[in-house]
Amino acid sequence: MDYGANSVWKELGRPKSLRQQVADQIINALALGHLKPGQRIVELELAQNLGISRAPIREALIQLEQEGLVHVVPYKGTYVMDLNYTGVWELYTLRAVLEEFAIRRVMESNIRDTITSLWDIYDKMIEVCNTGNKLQMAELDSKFHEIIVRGADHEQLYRAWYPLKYKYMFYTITIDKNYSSSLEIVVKMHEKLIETMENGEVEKAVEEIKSHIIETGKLLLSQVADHGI
Amino acid sequence: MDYGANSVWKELGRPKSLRQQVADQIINALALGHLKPGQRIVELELAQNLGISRAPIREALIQLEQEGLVHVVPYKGTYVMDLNYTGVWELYTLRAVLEEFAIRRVMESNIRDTITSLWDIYDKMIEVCNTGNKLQMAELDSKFHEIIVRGADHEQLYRAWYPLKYKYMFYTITIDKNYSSSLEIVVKMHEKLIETMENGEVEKAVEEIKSHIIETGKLLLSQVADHGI
DNA sequence: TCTTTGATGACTGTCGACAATAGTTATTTA
DNA sequence: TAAATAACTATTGTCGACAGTCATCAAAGA
Repeated sequence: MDYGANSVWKELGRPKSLRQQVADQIINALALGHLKPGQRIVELELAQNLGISRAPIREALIQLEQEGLVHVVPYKGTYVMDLNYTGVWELYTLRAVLEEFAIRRVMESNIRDTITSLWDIYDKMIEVCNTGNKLQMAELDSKFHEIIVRGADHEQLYRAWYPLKYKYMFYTITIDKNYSSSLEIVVKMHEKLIETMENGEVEKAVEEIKSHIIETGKLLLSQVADHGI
Repeated sequence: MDYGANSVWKELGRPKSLRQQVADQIINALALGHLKPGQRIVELELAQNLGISRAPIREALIQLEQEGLVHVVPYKGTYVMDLNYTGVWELYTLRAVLEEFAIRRVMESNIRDTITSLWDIYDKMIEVCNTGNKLQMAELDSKFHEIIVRGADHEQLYRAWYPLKYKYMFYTITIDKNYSSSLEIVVKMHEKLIETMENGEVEKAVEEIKSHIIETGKLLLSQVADHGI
């Protein structure tokens, strides 16, 4: 794989630790599908590609391990996370639980700003929908849900949800070969959800976001059944 | 604070990385209340206390940061997590959500083994209840709930729940001055919950575990109101 | 042929030293 | 005196080197 030699150094004005820059790079490589599930990451190799020493690399990998994005085996090596069918499905069932909680809290309090932000994302989705760029759509979808979770104003919830974001984005990119075929449906689901929220229909909103998440998960996993994970 | 000089070296037969040993030590110190919220952790000091270099210390701290147990500020330092009233309350509301999901899954499938394990913990609780050892009771309580979450057989759920365990144990030890006064009540709640599970009453079990968690949280936070956090 | 043993190479784990940064105190300057 | 600036100190961030561990493969023995 190619991270681009020394690319971490661009725009190095403020003292952002190399560790964080490396972690961001790896997350990016993951989200863009430049790293494959189960693939080994060799510290020295990565360090040389980035033109830095191994210490910040190791620290970045440990950070990512806690987020579940890589798996560090003592004295053996670091591997890109590798979820099986069940593991991917878990991402969606857990998201359904967390986001149900999130949307209840949002609708109890913080609804105005949240809805404004959601419409913003929605507008961008409409644009991207035409281009058919599935990577951009995955990012927007992820942002959409992140807004809801952040809107819940519950730090522990956000911390629990956050790692799921990268994982499901990763698998969306990695697995889904025909995402474009369902872009319109997904956009419609989001539109409907915002409207329900605007109408203040809590229980309906809960059902919609849950079924939206579960449907998305099933859609993704149907690709697996067709093409293998 | 005193971690005991070179104490990480005892029983060093198998190649368990120093990083993990250090992380375990710190977690232990947290759970035992040897570290106070907001307290600074100086790498070199800790390294010298343990008789090792800073590298594994740093890596352990980064690992713990991702679990939310410490807060690493770039170029400034590492601080023991410091939750305010709201933050502690969040631990319990999120736990209620996660453990509701967990218990539903347990009761759908894995109930036999889980209940056996729960009764085991319950028996130990009875014993400890008489001694009034609040640290042991907090550990047993934590184990009790961990069994339920693990019984759900849902790795992503467990990963989301796991960091909460240390946090609420930490604050239980740190905050609660009169835990012993309510030991019996807590034990009774657990007994009732197991019986409900045995009877297969899903919705009742859900309500019980939710109210059990929420009540425990309220109880803890009432101490805060009295004595400050 | 199959297992065991022992070298070899590649990689991870740990270390001590140095560089970079933030906070503090001392010094200059108006 | 008070503000700005310049050392100084404590601590974190990064580096290169070395030690420890694992996997591989060849040689030896059954």
